[in-house]
Amino acid sequence: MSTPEIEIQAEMVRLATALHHHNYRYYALDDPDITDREYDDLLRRLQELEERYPHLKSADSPTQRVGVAPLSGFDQVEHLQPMLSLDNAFNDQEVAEFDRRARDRLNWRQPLAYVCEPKLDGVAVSLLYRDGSLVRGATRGDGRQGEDITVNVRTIASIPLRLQGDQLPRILEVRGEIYMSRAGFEVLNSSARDSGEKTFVNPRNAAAGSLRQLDSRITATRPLAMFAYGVGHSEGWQLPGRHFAVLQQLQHWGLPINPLVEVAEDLDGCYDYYRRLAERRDSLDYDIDGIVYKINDLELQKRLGFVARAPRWAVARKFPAQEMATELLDVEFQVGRTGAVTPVARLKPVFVGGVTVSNATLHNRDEIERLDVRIGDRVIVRRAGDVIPQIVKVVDAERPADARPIVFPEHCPVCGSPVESTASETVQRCSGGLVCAAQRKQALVHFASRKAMDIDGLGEKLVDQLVERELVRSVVDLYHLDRPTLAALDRMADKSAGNLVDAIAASKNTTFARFLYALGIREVGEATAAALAGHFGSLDKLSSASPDELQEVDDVGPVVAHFTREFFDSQDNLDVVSGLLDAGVGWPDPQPADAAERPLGGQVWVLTGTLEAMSRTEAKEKLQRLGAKVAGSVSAKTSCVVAGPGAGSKLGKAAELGVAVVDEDHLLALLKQHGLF
DNA sequence: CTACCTCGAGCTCA
DNA sequence: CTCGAGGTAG
Repeated sequence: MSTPEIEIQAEMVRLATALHHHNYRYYALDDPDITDREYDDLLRRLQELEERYPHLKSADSPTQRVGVAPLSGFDQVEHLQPMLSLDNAFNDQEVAEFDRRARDRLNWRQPLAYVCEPKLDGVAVSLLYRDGSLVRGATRGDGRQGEDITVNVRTIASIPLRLQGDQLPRILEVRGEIYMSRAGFEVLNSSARDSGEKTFVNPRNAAAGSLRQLDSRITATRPLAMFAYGVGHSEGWQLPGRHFAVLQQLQHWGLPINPLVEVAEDLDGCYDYYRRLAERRDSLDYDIDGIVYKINDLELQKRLGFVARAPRWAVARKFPAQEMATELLDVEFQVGRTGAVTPVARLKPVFVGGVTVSNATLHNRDEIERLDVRIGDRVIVRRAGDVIPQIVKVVDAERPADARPIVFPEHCPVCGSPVESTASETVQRCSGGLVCAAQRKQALVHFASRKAMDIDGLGEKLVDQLVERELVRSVVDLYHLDRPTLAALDRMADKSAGNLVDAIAASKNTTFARFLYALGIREVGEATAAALAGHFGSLDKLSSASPDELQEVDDVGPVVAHFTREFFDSQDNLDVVSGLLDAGVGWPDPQPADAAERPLGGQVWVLTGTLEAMSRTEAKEKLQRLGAKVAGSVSAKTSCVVAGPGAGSKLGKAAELGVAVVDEDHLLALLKQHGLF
């Protein structure tokens, strides 16, 4: 007779509790009370028991640190509270202005106290703890929705799987930054070099790349760490009155807090902190790109609230952007979708701000004159984080004798049409319009892009070929391409050609807003297109609207009205529009999303294997008409999998996740029921 | 903008 | 194995 399960379970709980505790001592307190060897022994013992008694394994077991079987993709998750970005300040004065605005708004005469902390250059993360257990980790995403990276986050040793202490909040959403230490980065890269694998270019990219692994067992081998810096949504605890006290509380629960965090009693303290940290920056074991100042008093934070995308109670003081000298090898002139001619500097590659810069925009003619830059010059290149690299100035003393002046072209480098400039703008434009191959290419790329007609598989390289071989002149021609024609292109064979033909056909079913955006009317972006489509409802009404009528739409001013009117006044454009409609491009009449019309609303379906009665594309369209989203891979979010003969791994994945699986007959019955078959 | 991960498909060579 | 495309992050 074996040991009663109840005793096994008791031992597993003891082991897990001990491991959580030792983790806490090690990572939160930096004061371990057992050796690494002893820790490993405990972990191994727990792993053995979990293997033998998998049903007794706890959801937040410390053994998950080694990773789990690969995912088929990351699910989207909604943040309990949006993850905002911060306003930037680049010098003391801008910090002072921030402080002034905050105090004016609060009517606050005394100095404000700020929590000062290093701004780590890593990847932002949201950690959700329910009753003390880590139940979810998510990336920032667009701030509202991010990706579910729970299994990867669980492998990060400094992130507690269970919070320590009693009286834990029912819900606690912790915000933090996941990063890779410089030492860890060096070790990782040198072992990658030894085994001939490719190395990462900087610690931030190494951290981001590690988190994007679908196989968390790989993530587990990466030296990642985290510092928590705040709380998003929380329930079931008494929030302290100061931000600094919140951080201390997080630390007591076992979350790692950066040891350099301090409270500054006033602005001078903030400036001082900045200078002290700037001095230590290079000797830290992690990259930072600035300081974050947060008003310490949470009541005041609450009163200040938020602007569109950032809190009014915090600001990021950025370190000066990094600069390096390099050589200007050449200047090329690129022509964009609207004909704008942009000079692009080709530089001798230089490593600055964590990446290799070999191109930089020179914006326009004025910028070239302002810099007085010549080809062959030694130039200073600046790059800060996500900021686009720029040429700051020329090193005059090092100008070579044979430096060549940059001649801004009078004629378009692509089509030879005259380049024109108008009084109202600094940019120069190619006047060729659709005569210009560069403008046509860009128009096609834009038309096919995801937010426009969403033609899967039609990228820049393919567009280049289509235009250069004169297979496509305007977007209308896309709809008359056939499989053999496409299959003759480079890197296209029968399979790809078929997929592209299907994707182009599928794009015919669109929405008015997407169609409008796809046309590429100047100044009409995604949001404006949606506003125009919503307001007018039909192409006829929109195309016949006067500028005044156009301006009745929210956020449409004289400029948008002018360009929209101008677009529909051109016979060439009207021909394109009618050509598209003739080719079968269309959209449903606007009607409120009626629940009865969307029986599969909110559901995610996946097609796998071969369908006999219709093509996959058709099935996809029909399911979408019923309101379902059709995804390419099975995840926990999947509502139903339609499996035809020859279905492969997706079926196994569905079984593993307990997702419903139906056959084609079932799908056909469903479609018949709604008159779609 | 640059870097990274993932996928499907084409190319190449055994 | 390599390429192109699509997607994500800062």
